[in-house]
Amino acid sequence: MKVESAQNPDLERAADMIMDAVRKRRAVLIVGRCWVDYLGRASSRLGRGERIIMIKEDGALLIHRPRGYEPVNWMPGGEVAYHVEAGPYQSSDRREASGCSMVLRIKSVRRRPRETLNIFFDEVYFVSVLNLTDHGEFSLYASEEDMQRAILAQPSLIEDGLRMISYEKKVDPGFVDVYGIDKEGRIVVIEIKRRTAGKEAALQLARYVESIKASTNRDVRGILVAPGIAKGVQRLLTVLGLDFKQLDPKRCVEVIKRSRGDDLLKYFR
Amino acid sequence: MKVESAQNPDLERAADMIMDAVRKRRAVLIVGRCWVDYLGRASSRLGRGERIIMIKEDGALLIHRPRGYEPVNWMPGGEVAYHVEAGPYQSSDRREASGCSMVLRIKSVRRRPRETLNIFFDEVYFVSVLNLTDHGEFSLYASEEDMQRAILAQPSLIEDGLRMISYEKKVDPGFVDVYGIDKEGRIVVIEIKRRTAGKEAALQLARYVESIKASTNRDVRGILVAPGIAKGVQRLLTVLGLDFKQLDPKRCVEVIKRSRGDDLLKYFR
DNA sequence: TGCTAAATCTCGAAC
DNA sequence: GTTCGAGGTTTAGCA
Repeated sequence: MKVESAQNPDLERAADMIMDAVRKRRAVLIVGRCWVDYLGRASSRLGRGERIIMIKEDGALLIHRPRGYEPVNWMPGGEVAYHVEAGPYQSSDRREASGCSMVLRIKSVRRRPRETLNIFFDEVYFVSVLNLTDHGEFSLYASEEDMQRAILAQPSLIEDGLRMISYEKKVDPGFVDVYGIDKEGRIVVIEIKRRTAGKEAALQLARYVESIKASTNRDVRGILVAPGIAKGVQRLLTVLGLDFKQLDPKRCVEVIKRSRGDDLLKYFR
Repeated sequence: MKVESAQNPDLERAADMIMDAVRKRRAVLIVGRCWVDYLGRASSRLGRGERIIMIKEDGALLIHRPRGYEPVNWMPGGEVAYHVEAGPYQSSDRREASGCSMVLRIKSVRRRPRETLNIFFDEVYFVSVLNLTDHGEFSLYASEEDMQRAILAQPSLIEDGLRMISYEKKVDPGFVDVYGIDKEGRIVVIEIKRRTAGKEAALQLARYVESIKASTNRDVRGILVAPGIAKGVQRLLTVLGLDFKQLDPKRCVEVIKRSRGDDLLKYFR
């Protein structure tokens, strides 16, 4: 069975299912009325309400409210210890449980950083223990690295006559994404941004260029490569003596994938 | 009913439940075997596998693999449009569905930024439609703002004789967290970090101090306040002529909460 | 609406 | 182990 569920289990039954699932390293879904305390890198308190709790095979825990992308409380997976128990209400369960005599407690602890998450339920509407198999491959395209690869494979994306020399070369202030030699023989430093570049990108590139200039007698140019630049950044680039080259990440994907004839786009419209 | 579930529903039934839930703005949990395409700020592809899908009341969608804190694919809540349907396998459903003739499709689209998420199921193990009520209050303590408040309430946390003047005063390069006058009458600029401060914090503070110095004839000191400093930052501070004051965010919480006699810590050990 | 800084950021890679 | 940087970052606070 992929899924073992219980509707409106009593708190002991829910505790048994959850404990068992955590021990067997199975994912669990819990829907119930709970309140939550967190202490670790910060501290937080969440009043009573109905939420979805997900515990994953590696111990990762997520508490989701009915709205929003982010969990309200969580515990990252890895070295996490769990204590699950149902028992009579205690003073340490906080004053949230008004009329209830029984409480289900899930305590999740990790060290380094030391963090503790306490969840208290007075109602559990639903528990589901999952036995999932997932070996699917995940690929993310059009990353900054893909843009690098595309430029190295086809430097004319930037300008004619450009020859690439290296990439991600370390220099004093940080990293140069790509650099090469232009048709005039000048060193070209390229800073790549996958998204609209802001002034930070321009300033970073300026630092790179200065750093290279300090170690050579040759002319050094800086080119900011991005799908676009934020307002006012062109002026900053001009002041700094830098160039901008518009380049779409999706075009880079096409350059990389062209040989495969892989038309990813046809699945969308 | 808080929860309406179906075990191993056929794909049409699952589609009906999900469509209905989305229309009624109810949260849904889906467990099934699926593959996923995303196109928007980047592009991604996820091969077939068993996962947990959560759609929330505001349209937020999360696809969780059996491990890890983060969803593998997602759609933030807000202005998201959904199309849900079950139907015969089509070529646009990609080659993942090997032996299956029917496919359940969930398509999620948002504009600005334009993003499309396509989920294809060939098996649905479980669907649950939730009717949740959650008005619980969430409080996060020991934020940077809490540290500000604590210092303003009790400047001796930094040093004796310090008087606070203002906080979050805007200056040229960004913001001053807090500033005041020390017992020698010098202006004191305080940069607060809730976590171990790195060199960026020191450099930012140096910029603040320079900015203040430029607009006054008085002596100006800079103090970096944080629970700790990263290795090598003390040397940088010395070079820059800045001070460091160790301050624990939890102590700030105590200062703020003291009057209430609120002992948050007793719930943990 | 757009930008900036913080996050219990998480995650992975490099040192 | 620690540090550093990227992320489909998200989110909140403002100009």
